Amino acid sequence: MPTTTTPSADRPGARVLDHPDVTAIRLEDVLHALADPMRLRIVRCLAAAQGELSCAGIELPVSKSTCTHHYRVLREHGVISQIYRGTAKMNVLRRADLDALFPGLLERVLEAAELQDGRLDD
Amino acid sequence: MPTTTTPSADRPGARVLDHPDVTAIRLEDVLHALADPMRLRIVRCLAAAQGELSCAGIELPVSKSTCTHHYRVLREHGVISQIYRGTAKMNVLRRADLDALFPGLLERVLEAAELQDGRLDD
DNA sequence: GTCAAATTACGACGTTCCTCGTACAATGAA
DNA sequence: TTCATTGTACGAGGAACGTCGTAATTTGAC
Repeated sequence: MPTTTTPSADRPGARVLDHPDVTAIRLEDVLHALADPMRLRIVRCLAAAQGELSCAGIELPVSKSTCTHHYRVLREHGVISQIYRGTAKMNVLRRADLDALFPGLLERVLEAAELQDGRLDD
Repeated sequence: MPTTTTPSADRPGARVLDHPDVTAIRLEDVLHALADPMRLRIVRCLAAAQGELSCAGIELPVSKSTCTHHYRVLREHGVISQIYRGTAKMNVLRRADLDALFPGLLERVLEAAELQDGRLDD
């Protein structure tokens, strides 16, 4: 019988992933997670999607193993949560948790990213 | 005759440091700069100081060379500006520049750091 | 001119990071 | 069962990072 954790898997027997408890999320880690271009891109997509997105659902100019790596960093640092759904792995932003810990921070980062985009490609 | 740059040095002949132009400051770099505990500490001190502070004015549990390193990262990534004043080197947050590029971001980070502090040492 | 204070330059060391390719595992559909 | 899809594990390479100590530099004061 499988161990179940927080982001309750769809169906019993499903593979389950470790997520840091809300109280274990640290600001430095979140900033570090967001500081990478690929990861920031993922976070922006998830924010725009207003829901869950599979890993394959976000196009990135890096190999699959590298994608896996970045998603894991985001999860382990408390920025996203992931659950398996069939052969896919779905990703969601931990907006509520992040907002509770660092009010407004994520929103500002997303906004800043938008602004920078507009600024850079004129 | 000396080359002068943006943060005009106190007196002619003073050593001058390179600072990125406002338009060259990138979000990922700023986040990366803030993601290090020592650097976040420096930034918080500067924010609290409401003005300039010498490098020696901020106590850090690392060697002097490491301090130099961190201040340089902050400057090169556009977070602070530095000028020499006598034998000291003064540091100031580039609040206006950062706010113009990424409205509210710095404030939220500082606030988040405060909140986390309160939360961690109960 | 000498001296102390503040900071840097340089080189080094070990760690973490981002990236990849290949081989493997889990799932659902035919 | 077989197969295609999706993602992982593992190992590796190279770059960047955080840290240090020592020697050198700049400056202001004596």
